[in-house]
Amino acid sequence: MAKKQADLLQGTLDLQILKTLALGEQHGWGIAQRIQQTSEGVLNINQGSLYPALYRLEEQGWISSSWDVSDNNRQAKYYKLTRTGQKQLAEEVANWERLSGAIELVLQSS
Amino acid sequence: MAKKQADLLQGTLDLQILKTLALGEQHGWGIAQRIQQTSEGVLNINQGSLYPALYRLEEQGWISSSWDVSDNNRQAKYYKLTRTGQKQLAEEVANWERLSGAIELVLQSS
DNA sequence: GTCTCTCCCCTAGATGATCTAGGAGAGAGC
DNA sequence: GCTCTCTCCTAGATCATCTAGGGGAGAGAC
Repeated sequence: MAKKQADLLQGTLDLQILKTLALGEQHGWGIAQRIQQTSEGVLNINQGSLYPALYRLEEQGWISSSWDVSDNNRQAKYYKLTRTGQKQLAEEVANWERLSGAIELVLQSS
Repeated sequence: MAKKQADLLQGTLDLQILKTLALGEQHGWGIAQRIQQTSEGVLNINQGSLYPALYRLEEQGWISSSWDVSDNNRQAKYYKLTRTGQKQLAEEVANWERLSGAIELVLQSS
């Protein structure tokens, strides 16, 4: 059985979402699209992962939501980063750098 | 509740173990020590994660084991990378580079 | 005016790696 | 004999993610 994407990088979804929202308000569908684009198609977010994650992040107070109308004239739930969310993002970015750096060290060891 | 290390990089443990064994035979305890050293103390492997992982990797045929005596004169189960394990390692390294690169793209987007 | 397509939301249940929180044997040094 | 460190191991819980759905509502085609 081939590994799934998230089996390898489980735990980075929150980071991706927070970062994406730092660029501006988005609705769930839009977040997934934007991540896919900026990652050049490598990161494909499953809706079954996305919505629970959004819920979780809102619960934590890192993002907040409001209903509005999308560019395509449809009802959409727009999320944006809160103050706390910005701090959280900074923390998660730092953590990512620390850990991915550590993995690189291991991979380069000989 | 602060995030645990592996919550952020779940799925990289196999990679770390395979890479470590690519440098030479090691027993479980030694693998954990070596990873901690090469990662400059950042990566601390929990024994409750390590042994299940070793079992899993052996099941897959990526590593093989044999009992021997350690430097400290104790019985220890030495693991080494198999042929298939080397291929798997190459694959996981490539995958890691692909995904961590994608995350970087997302983090650098604006 | 109805069909289909795309946009957009959501959920229940299963999966599976990892963590918690232990237990245990056996050299070595005192 | 006591304690320390080395070394192995496991059962059960946790929790993010995946699978595999469901549904409503514009918009364009015919």
